[in-house]
Amino acid sequence: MDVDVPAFNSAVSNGKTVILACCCSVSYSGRAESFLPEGDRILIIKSDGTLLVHQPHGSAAINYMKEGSAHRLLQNGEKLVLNSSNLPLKEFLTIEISRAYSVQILTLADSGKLQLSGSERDMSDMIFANPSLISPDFKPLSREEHTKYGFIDVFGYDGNNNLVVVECKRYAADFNAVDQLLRYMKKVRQLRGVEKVKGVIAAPKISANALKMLHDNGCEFREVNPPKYLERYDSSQKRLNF
Amino acid sequence: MDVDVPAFNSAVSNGKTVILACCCSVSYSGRAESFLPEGDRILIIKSDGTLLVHQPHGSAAINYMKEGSAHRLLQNGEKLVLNSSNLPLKEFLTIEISRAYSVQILTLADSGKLQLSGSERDMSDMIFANPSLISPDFKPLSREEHTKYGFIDVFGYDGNNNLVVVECKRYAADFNAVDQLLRYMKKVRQLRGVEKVKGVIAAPKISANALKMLHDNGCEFREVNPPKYLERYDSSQKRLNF
DNA sequence: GGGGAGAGATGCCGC
DNA sequence: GCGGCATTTCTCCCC
Repeated sequence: MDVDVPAFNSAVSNGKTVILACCCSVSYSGRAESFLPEGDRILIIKSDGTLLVHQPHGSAAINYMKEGSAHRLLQNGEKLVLNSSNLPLKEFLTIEISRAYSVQILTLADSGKLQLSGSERDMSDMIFANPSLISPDFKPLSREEHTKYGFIDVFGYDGNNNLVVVECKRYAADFNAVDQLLRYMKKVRQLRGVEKVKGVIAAPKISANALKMLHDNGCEFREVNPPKYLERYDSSQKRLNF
Repeated sequence: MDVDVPAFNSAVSNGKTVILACCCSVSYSGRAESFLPEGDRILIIKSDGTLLVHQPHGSAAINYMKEGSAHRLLQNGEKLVLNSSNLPLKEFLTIEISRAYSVQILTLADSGKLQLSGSERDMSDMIFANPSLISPDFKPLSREEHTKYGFIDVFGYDGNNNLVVVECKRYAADFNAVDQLLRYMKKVRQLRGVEKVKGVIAAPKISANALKMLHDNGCEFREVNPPKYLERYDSSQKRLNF
């Protein structure tokens, strides 16, 4: 099919959403560089200047340009060429289009915000409200501490007034999670001038290697699953437990 | 506009790519749970069963289902409902469509593989070939060591036969990068039974806090940029330097 | 705008 | 499949 080049550029300039299915190759230069040989793809240009190149498989875009990019479609002999640039980010992308399959120009309005349940923040809230998930004598002081101590998920005392640092992970805890916990513990020891600080990782599971590293450093693991409020509601048909 | 429901389902079943622009709300339940209120979105169902929900802004899909998911469109009174499920992953998604703007059914063929330059792997290759980027006396032994020593980017000796561990980052090095380096150094000390192991982070830049942590642990920073082969070629119009 | 960290991260590779 | 880790990560939040 033929593409109406002026109409395409006008739509992009006027903040419409444009979807183009085509056979194309893609060159990118910016933070890195890449070349994608010819094949069938879906191109999406959004009203905020985002460009996405999707192959007919996979979840992630194979090429893209970020919000605020400028785009211009040109006729170049037999082929169409879409040039995209983001000058502040020094990123450039060129798409050589050998065949166009379909074009859609849309005016879309959407101010919807995603409501999400089951995040790491929800886990730390749950632990703060139910400290026995960590230990019978755990007394939480704060959660999501974004101050001098770093980004500690839950922070408190045990029954002997020892400081306790809790790091939550909504998925399997790995080396990185243990590193984070140890780093926060070290900072707390330095800033509070105390020797004994307890460390706990709260997560649904932990890899065997990470668990060994955790125990080698005198820390503990507690199996905790991220709360799913909607699921609780659906399964019980009652009000939420917390 | 009206959607031909049987044709839609038939296209999805037969591995075609389907693009639907519509006003809809989205409910998800699986690894977490979410609800997205009504608004204009683009839905893409790919031949591998991937489903993407894109708002008219932003790079990332706001909701999605992974490869291998099953999809079925139903007429429910005035509304259309798209149910998606991935039984192995126990994930479920429901889209309530109040208005459809456009439908595209496409047969796409694409086997193109992305060629990328400027990755962390390219950095470690470059350092292996140009060890003076780390220091005049650096003698690299191996790169991308995926064995008992861990995933060390570049590993070698200095002029005094001290072991040297190099961790590369293609972007700004942060706390996480320093944690990784220290973890690898510790493992090398344990496994080789030596005390003195040098640590170097090679990256374009490093945050001030991470640099302090690096120096506090007796390690060093080397400013190294990821190689961009295409850019070199373009700017010099000669063959590559390495 | 940079720093720091989560994400329903995704994708890749190795075991 | 899991583990470990990079990513043109993206996104959010706070300074």
